Amino acid sequence: MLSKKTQYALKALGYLASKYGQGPILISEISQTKKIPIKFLETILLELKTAGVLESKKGKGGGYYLAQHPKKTTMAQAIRLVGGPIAMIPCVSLNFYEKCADCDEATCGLFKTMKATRDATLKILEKKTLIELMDEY
Amino acid sequence: MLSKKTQYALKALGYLASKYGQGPILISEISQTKKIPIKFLETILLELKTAGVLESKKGKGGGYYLAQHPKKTTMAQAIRLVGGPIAMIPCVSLNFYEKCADCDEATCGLFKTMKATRDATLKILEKKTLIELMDEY
DNA sequence: ACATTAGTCTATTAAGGAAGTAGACTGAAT
DNA sequence: ATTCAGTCTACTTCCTTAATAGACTAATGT
Repeated sequence: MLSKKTQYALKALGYLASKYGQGPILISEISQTKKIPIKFLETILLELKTAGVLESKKGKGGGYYLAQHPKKTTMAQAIRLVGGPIAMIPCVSLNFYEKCADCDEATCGLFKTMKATRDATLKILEKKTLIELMDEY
Repeated sequence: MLSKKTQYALKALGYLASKYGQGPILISEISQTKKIPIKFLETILLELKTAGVLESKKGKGGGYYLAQHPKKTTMAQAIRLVGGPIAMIPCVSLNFYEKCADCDEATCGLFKTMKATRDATLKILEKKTLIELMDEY
């Protein structure tokens, strides 16, 4: 399960994708449209900015906007940025790898299965971009 | 990410699968072999028994064993029993469905993507059984 | 220059779940 | 009767998630 934070981040990114090229979008506008607690959303957007996915402008006429075209950011990247691992178990994670305490990866049955699952998931999430995250209307 | 509890459960099931047909296996044996805190393991095994996956025998010569042949239990079933949802987001979960607060599933971009991911994951987890969970040796 | 707007930073907190522990109880075998 | 081994009840500790408050900083328009 993705955390609320990750879900909020994805929704916000989808919204900003749909507004791409239209200048800065207010936090409050995203908050209201997507029903995300504004203070919580602030920290999330800031994090996405630090990660380089978003850029911002302060003051009047300010707001947040995508740093690059929505098709350039994949779902896999977006999830990892705020939500951490995509894999179901640390020892098969590409970006958040941690060795299992006890088991030997060469023989561990759980390892093999989880790896297969991860591959299937990644195959999708690395193909989908923020374009697909936009709502239809 | 699967919880420790779920990981322990899967490891224990894999071990019991490898001992299938050999009578009851001691909790302490599973605990030692798989490096799982014994008291925590107790509660997990009990839960699996209540769910019907395991059976047990008390007293001398007692222990836990699979209720049916390992090929009869899929990974998807096992994970759901102790770990809850497999989907990344509640609104695309088959067994733990919850409606999104705000979004319309017909138009939500996140919904579509997450559904595709869930399908890919399930396709694997419903094919794999406890047989694949056994360690090679 | 100054007021307003809007993002940035620090800090704190409430709630809940994950992980693990302790000890008494019950049923089965010899 | 004794021992073995699972069962049950009740905690405790810790960490993460989710959220809030309020002061600070930068940009804009007049």
